[in-house]
Amino acid sequence: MAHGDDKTKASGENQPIDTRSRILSAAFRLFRKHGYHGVGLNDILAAASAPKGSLYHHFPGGKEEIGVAVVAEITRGILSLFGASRAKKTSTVLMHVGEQMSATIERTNHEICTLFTAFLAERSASPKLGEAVASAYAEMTLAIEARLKQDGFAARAAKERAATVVMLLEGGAMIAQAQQSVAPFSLALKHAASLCERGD
Amino acid sequence: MAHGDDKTKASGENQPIDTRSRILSAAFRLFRKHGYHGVGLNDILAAASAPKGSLYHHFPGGKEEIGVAVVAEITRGILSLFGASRAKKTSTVLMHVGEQMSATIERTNHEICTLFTAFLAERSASPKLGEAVASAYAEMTLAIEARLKQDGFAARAAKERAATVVMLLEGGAMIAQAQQSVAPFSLALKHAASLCERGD
DNA sequence: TCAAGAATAGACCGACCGGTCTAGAGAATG
DNA sequence: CATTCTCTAGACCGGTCGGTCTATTCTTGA
Repeated sequence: MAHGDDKTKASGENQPIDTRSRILSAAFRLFRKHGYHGVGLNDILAAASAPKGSLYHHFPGGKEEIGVAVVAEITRGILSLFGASRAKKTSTVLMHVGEQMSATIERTNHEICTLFTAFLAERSASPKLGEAVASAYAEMTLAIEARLKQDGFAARAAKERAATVVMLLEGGAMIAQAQQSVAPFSLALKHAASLCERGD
Repeated sequence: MAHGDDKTKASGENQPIDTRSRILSAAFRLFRKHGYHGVGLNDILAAASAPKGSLYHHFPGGKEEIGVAVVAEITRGILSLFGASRAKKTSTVLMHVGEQMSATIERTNHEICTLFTAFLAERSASPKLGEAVASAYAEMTLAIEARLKQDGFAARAAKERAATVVMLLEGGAMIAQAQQSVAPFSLALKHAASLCERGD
């Protein structure tokens, strides 16, 4: 800790991205595609063009810590989408978030939402991972719930509808991946958005 | 093929279950809990009290064939639930199916629906598994869709609602597993059942 | 009783797993 | 320049993976 904590990006922050970030985004891509156990550290390292030493330097907790970090980053991204544009109606924001997800689904050849669910399966072997996913779901639900209350929904209705929306999105992404088509996700999204309208 | 095909259960079909069945149900339990990669052949073998030779005798295709067989069996079970009692309304049958699933979710300490989704993640490495899950979803959706049409829904509405129901159930089971509670699944089930009522 | 196939049994294999460890390159401090 | 610390680099490890292979036992029909 000789120098400050803005460190690493000291000399040139344009192209040669931080090794840590490279590892993280490589892990994200691979986990999304093959699940947790389906990806080896060597796969991540190869994709990130980094040696094993760097990995354990940046993530002393190893694979598990990488997984948790990936979940945290995804969650942060989604929450920021929901946090922005407070003025608009929730259903509008939801459609916007959904379109982003749809685009990702198509761009990644319908391989996207295995990540959370795959991590959930690790809960018994690696509690931290499972809990990271569980709290990610919880945070997202709470964010939607808060918006719905703000839109005028009663407390109970807001809670239930928020939960249903998350389930629909999750289930929709799953079926979309199975059918190799965004259509199911779009359907789920439409239904979810209508749930966020007053008077159903 | 010297003797007929009812074979194996020849001498006593009460307690000492067929080795193949033992392997299958052990695999089911373990896959459900730990996902596909999370379970080793040795785990399955130990749980089934069977040697490796038996496994490759009954499942020459190895782990992948076991996975496909498990998916097929689950699908068969669910479809038979939907097939039975054609007289009743779809929403009634759905509630019944859902209650069975709820019971399983509670009995297994909220570890149930990772199976399909975990297998889906194997699609790139093992297409057969992914396709088995994909067609399982498709079959279930078709079964519900057929019932809804029979209940008087228009073709398009039946198709969309059936798809939404499957998504809700899948998403609900996922969140239930994450929150370690059946409540989310029950909520999804309620919502799904109401989707199967005429006039929403 | 005996031959033949089904089924069981488990030693064994190379590949790969996640993780550890030592060594060196590079930048910042005195 | 020497020191110190961050970060990179990759050889290496024991363990486990899915899968193969060679017996041996059980069952069955002639």
